[in-house]
Amino acid sequence: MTKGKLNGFFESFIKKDSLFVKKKALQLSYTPDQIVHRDTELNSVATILAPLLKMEKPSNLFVYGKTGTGKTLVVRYTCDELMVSAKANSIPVKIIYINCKLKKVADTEYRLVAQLVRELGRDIPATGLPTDEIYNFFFKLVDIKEQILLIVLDEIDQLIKKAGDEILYNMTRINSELKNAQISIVGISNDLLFADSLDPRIKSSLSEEELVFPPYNALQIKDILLERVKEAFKKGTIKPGVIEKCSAYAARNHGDARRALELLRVAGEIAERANKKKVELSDLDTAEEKIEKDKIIESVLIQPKQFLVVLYSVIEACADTKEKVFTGDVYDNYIRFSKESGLRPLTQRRVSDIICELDMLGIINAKVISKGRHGRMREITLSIPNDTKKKLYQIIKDSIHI
DNA sequence: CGAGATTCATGTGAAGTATACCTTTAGGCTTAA
DNA sequence: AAGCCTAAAGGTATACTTCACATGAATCTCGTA
Repeated sequence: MTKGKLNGFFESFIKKDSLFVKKKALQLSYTPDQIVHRDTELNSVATILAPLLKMEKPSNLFVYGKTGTGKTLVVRYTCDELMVSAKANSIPVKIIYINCKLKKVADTEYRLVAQLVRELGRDIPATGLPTDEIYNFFFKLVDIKEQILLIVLDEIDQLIKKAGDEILYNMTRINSELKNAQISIVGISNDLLFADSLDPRIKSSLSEEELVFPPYNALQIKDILLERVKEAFKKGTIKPGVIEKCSAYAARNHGDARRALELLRVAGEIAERANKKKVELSDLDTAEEKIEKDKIIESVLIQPKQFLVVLYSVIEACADTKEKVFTGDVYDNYIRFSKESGLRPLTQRRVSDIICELDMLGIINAKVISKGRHGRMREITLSIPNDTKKKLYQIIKDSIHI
């Protein structure tokens, strides 16, 4: 390649002035200084957790609400503020935030406790130790001094679904074995019905306090967007109507503010890349598609190879017979493809489980049906748009070398 | 014609296996007194 | 003799396999109207 071929591109990239001032403000992890329309919730959480500052154990708290209703934001914000106060008055408080959804981080009991120990500043191997040994590490680290530990478990429903509710039982029991320190748990769940599936004993001890976050309405989302746009974008880079459309769209989607923010950010990026001076309405539509597609593709590509081959087989089978396919067809395809790509074929039993997990990820839709004399099987449909499907097909094809 | 038996193709639970990784421990080697 | 390194022993978590049994409606069977 000729040297300097891209130089011009980079130069103009630097010179090109951005639509954004502070893109960070639109990112999900960003905690703004001002939280709008969540005053009551903020107050409740603060009231419940405040005893922390007097070295009393706060009640365990359970927070419910659909995605993008500000649960994580409010809890994190409160925790940050608490830490500031605690530090100022040198109160021994430690807050650990863990997102249980992240695969390979906290989706089993062992991994969760290991992660807790890591947060306390000690490295723990990913495998090889007995689980109760890990608990011991945890005890020792927590109990070395008098302190209060607040454990925030985000998306806790995912963890319980995968690993059972014994974890929570153990967690609530820990306190009685600690001499110096005390532990409180804050659980955050997207699933409103989650608590019903818990063992009543666990439920009562874990959710001493409960808080439900209602969805935002369109007006509220608009306010939130305005607040963030002020920080993130340069003045006058948003055409009138864009924010309104964005918030209306999000309000339709169960008041999901997270989506609205993402939509706006991606729309901004698209406009910027197209060298536009302003974000237009049409950018929103493009952004919506792109987000949808990216989200699916991203969630698929972090899966293990075997999952990809199974999914590939599903797509292939769908292409043949249109729409509905059954386990048998998929498995036949799977055997073929796994051989072609040099992977050791898994048994039908395992593939069955993988199909089930793909279903849980929302990429496919698998329903067990009985066809009478013709047996029982899963009826599988792809739950992704057509062009996403094609792109995904291509990407998987490349990544598993078929 | 209809109630009950049969059947198919796979779902599903339990238990076992393979793999990768961990700590402990004992033995051998090196080093320094 | 003390200290360090290494390899074996004994243990665990996780992903997967094997085995065995469960499912549930279309289909078959057969007694009855």
